[in-house]
This record gives sequence, structure tokens and C-alpha cells, in this order.
Amino acid sequence: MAIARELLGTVLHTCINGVHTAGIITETEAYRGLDDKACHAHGRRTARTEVMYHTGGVAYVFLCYGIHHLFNIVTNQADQADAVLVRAIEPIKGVAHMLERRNMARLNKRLTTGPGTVCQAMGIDKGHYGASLQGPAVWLSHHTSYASNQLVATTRIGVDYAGNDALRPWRFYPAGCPWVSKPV
DNA sequence: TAGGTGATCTTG
DNA sequence: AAGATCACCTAT
Repeated sequence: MAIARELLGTVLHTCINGVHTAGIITETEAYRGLDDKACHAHGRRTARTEVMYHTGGVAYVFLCYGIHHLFNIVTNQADQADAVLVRAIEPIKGVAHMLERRNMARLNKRLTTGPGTVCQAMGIDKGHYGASLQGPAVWLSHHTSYASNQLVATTRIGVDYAGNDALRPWRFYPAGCPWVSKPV
């Protein structure tokens, strides 16, 4: 949970086919393998979730609804299976390339607010499954830190199937930030 | 508000 | 081997 908060204000970079794009992470969700039914890895260690059981610092990417790739950062020690989903970014580099990838004409909030659109704009797909977050394709750099009283915590999106665990307030974003998929 | 889309997991 | 299930997005 702490890492999900610390990642807000961190810059996510990708370099794909020589194209460098980057954005400030503005919305995250935390998932915990051991006791969180909303986590894909909870009670399941399969080919798809295997990388979540690895030591943190790698990417967990999966395909959702047959269309959208979702990008997660594996965060804990081996066998804990914890991860943070990146749900939105504020684009800061390579905006023209992001617009092209998203097939959009003008910059607006919809470019990178939502986990599926973040991946599309940044060029992330299943080829990045298990990739190191220390480059060369994907990496992070520091930009801003937020005090905890600047952050909003809400329940996570789209996890109603998880029963009580759907109520955990493990979705975070900076208060007032416009680059958020669904403000409260 | 509903439908598209395909990998993954279960046998509903 | 087939069917259900999804951490979503876009357009009506």
C-alpha cells in the first residue's frame, strides 16, 4: 500500500522501437497476493500470475476483456505476489506518439486516464510481461512526492467479484488531480 | 447502457 | 473440448 502511494508522482518511461514516451503516474491501485481476493495471484500460481511471485521491480502485464493490456508493477519480496496497477498518467514526453498510438487528434484527458489507455499510449503490451523496470524498454524516475494528506484513497474499480476485499480503500490519487480515470 | 474481444481457467 | 469469466473502453 505504501508503494502504491509512493508511486504517485513518479515518472513512467518507455522506449519502444526508439520512441521515448513518459508520464507522471497519477492513479494507482494496490493488490496483495496473500489475503486479497481481488488479486489475480490470490490462491493461484499459474503461468499468467507467476511473475507476481517474483522479487519486485518487474512488470506484470495481462490482457483484459480481449482488448486492453493492463500494466502492473510487482512490488514485494519473492512469494508475496503483491503488485500495483497503474491506472492513469499525466503525459509529459512523446505526446505526439501517444496521440498516434491512441488514434486521437488532440490532447485531452482521455489520452491516458484508465489502465487500458495508459498501456496503449505508452506502447506497453504482453511483450513486456516480466520486463525489468530498470530499462531499457521500461523504467521509472523520480519527479514529485506527495504527503499522505494530499492523497485520496477510494475503493478499487471493477473488483466487485472479490466480496469483502472489494471494500478495501486501495486506490490512490492526488487530491484535485485532473488526470484520474474516475474522480469520486 | 450495452457490446466487442480473446487469453485463461474450470468444468458453472 | 467447450464454455464462463474477466483489474475496460467507446459509441449510441
